[in-house]
Amino acid sequence: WHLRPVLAGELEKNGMERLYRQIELPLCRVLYRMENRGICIDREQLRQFGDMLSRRISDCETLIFSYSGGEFNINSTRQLGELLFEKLGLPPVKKTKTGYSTNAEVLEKLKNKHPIIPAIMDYRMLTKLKSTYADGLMKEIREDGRIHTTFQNLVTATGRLSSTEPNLQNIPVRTDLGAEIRKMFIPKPGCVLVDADYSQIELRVLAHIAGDDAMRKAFCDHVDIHTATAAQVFGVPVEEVTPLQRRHAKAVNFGIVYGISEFSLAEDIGVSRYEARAYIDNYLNNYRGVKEYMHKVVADAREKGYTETLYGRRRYIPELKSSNFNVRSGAERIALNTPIQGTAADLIKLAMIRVENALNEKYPDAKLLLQVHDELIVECPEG
DNA sequence: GCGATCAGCGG
DNA sequence: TCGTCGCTGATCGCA
Repeated sequence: WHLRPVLAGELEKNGMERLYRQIELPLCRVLYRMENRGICIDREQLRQFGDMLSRRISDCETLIFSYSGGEFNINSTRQLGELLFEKLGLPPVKKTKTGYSTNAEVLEKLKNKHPIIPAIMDYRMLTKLKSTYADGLMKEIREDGRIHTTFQNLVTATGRLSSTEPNLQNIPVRTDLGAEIRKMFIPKPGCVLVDADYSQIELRVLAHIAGDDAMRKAFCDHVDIHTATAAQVFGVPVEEVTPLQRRHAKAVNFGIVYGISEFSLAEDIGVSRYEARAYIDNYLNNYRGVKEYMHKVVADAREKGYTETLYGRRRYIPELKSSNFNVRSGAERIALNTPIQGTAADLIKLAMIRVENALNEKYPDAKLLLQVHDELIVECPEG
């Protein structure tokens, strides 16, 4: 209680009273309830899936050892690196601090050079699903047959939530086999799970706070934003955007939202650093509002020492004054990205409070269970 | 048992 | 040279 007046003063001084009283504090109760409710998982299905993975992992091991000419620990990056780049003489693509890199990107580049590589890629995928998800989730099932995560509201730099023990915000969905895990989260009898997600919330937030007319129009016209971006960037009509152009435009949008660099963008879409730079420049010349906003938000943050969201959540970024180019560039991306991602986080937190209250009021048997950054999962009675 | 390192999952 | 964040699991070297 000695701290209370000091911290209350800090809140007020920094203009975060409203953020605290209208969002963070009421959210605590919502998170507490969500954690207590937990979500049901099909234990038997999960067990069967784990057994299937075990069999496939075993087959994979046999195949890998037939190519390696002996057994070794495939999970050991050091042993794997020695096998691939010394014994088998494959060309090392990338190095880590301590040795050869053997990550997915490296394996992707080597996959046609030796039949052991695709087997290792399969092995990695299968063991990931088995250890982190099939086994990992099984350990977290409580007596009530449900999994109770813990939401952390104080660990991220942007204001997002995180989820631990277990992390229910990174359940696989992008691959078919991975998506099987997600299907094992089930409603309790007589209920259905309703999954409501925002469509492109970060880009909508960007369009709003940057006041970019072209981007706002794209959203108002309900056109696919990546296609619209491609049309802008490549100077073609929307109907003539190719799948490749859309993919590249999507990567640029992704880069803006997550604050990645032109190097990352180049890696992601497989073009040179200079082409990636050209994409970004082209993007900013078409979304002029975004370009102006970028300069303004970075200059503003450099001056004040922090950047902030629509609701006044701050992130201090002293690195903006660094003399190291990479450190400074990283800080500038953070200054741009934090208001976007952080405002989206503010908005969904506000939505959670309202959804929780509205459900309690009108549909008391419907329960908010999970939040995954831009989606809410509700368990509600059928019909 | 603990921390550092590498890897890979999601949004 | 340079590659979001937060989480978890496996390995490895250390105590």
